[in-house]
Amino acid sequence: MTTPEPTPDAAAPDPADGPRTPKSERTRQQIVAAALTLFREQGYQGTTMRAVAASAGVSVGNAYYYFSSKEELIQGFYDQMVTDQAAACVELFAASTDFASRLRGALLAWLDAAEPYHEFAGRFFATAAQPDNPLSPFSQASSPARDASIALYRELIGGARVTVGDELAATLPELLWLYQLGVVLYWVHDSSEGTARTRLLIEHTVPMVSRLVRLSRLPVIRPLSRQTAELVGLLRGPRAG
Amino acid sequence: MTTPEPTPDAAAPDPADGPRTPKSERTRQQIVAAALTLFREQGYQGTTMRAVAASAGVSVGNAYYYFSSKEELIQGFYDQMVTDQAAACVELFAASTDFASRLRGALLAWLDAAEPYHEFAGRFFATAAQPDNPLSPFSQASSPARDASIALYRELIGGARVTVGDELAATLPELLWLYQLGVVLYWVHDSSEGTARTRLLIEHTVPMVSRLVRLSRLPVIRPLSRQTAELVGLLRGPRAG
DNA sequence: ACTAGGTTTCGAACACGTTCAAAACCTTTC
DNA sequence: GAAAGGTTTTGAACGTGTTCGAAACCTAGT
Repeated sequence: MTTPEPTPDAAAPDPADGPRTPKSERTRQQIVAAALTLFREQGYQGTTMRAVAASAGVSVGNAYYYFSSKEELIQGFYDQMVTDQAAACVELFAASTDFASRLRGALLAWLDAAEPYHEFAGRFFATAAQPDNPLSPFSQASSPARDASIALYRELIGGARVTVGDELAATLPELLWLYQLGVVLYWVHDSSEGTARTRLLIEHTVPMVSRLVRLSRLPVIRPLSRQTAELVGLLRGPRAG
Repeated sequence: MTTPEPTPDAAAPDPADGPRTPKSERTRQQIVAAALTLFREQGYQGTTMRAVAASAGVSVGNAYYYFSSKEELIQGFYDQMVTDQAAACVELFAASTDFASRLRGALLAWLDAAEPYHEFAGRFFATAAQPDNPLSPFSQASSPARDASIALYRELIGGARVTVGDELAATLPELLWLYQLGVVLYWVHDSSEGTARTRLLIEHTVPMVSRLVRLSRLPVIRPLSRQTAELVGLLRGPRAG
């Protein structure tokens, strides 16, 4: 891979990198816990940094010592999603080798993990959608989470009894991740009871995706598969000039 | 429809509805003009409401009398995009009946119209991505712009010499609009010289879309086409419970 | 001309995200 | 234990989006 990792700031005094002392780690946790609770109870906008700090028993300035902005407090939620989904998938992947079931399960697992935060997830993904924002799913900062997610999909495919065409094999995990991104985008806007519409979307699209994957080896479709793979490679990462 | 439209405030004294007096309309224009200029020069974040007001020669409070938030000042830009694109397409559609050319031209027209605002478009689309935001492309408030855009694509198809399968005919304009939304999303994140990567994306995907449309009538693909159309109908508008 | 009722304009005041210089605290070294 | 040097914590202060009550302005009716 030629990914131009730009030397990740070795000597940065950022307390976000790793826990220096146990105590500071505890403070950090208090703050993020207070924040997530308040976000759930009052929504993102309704929660002030003063309230977060007070609820965590620290000063405002201290909260900013650990998190450089209000938005950054959300990374905690973000990380949680990915790990929760992965955890749920371990069991799931052991239980079935059917591609569609695995895909469906993985998406539903994400949904379950995200449910409690639905209200403020809108605010989150919106700001995350900003190009320069470190929370953007495409950004350098969230590449660990992204890579983990893509790896999950690679495993999903690997353990399923489907034969993917050569052209698409390498790219499919990334494509499925993009597909998930689309589902999430829909979910964010979904205000139906129990996010029923998103579930509907999943129930309907999983078979379609599954069918597409199978079709991708068909002679008439093959050129499309190849072009798709090429494209993803070509455009990977719009932010890099 | 059971959409619980909460009686759209018939007697609302909102000056946004229509121009009451010529003078007030002039003031409104001054403000939006000043805002767009400053946005271009200083970026969105770099522009304060105080600066906008001062540059328009009015008070801060007055600016808020016309626009209920800083974000709302952006609707002007939004509207401009759609009309500019439509204008460019009149000529274009007269010139060619080839589906791919027309599609490519329409997308490039949008790109040209949007180019000067690329920097702050990120901020715009990000906040617009928020579910409850009136600037959201799915919201009630921007349904005129959306409908206009979809109509443009309907015309694009209508005047092209392609035969679209029955299952997809009614839904295709909406699908193309979604496709454009995807391109825009990519563009927003594209910081390459002259947004070259977005142009690359267009050059590569237009033939693919074109091919897909042609393939959609194939017996093996037909079920997929039908499912797609069904899905769009089923899920249209995630915000309505 | 004067008044009444609506529309438009004003700018001080407010709330909240964020910054910063100084203090408190902790660990290590002598 | 005292000093030195780093880490953590504090809260007052700042900038900016937004609100609000009051003033200025306009139009129509008498």
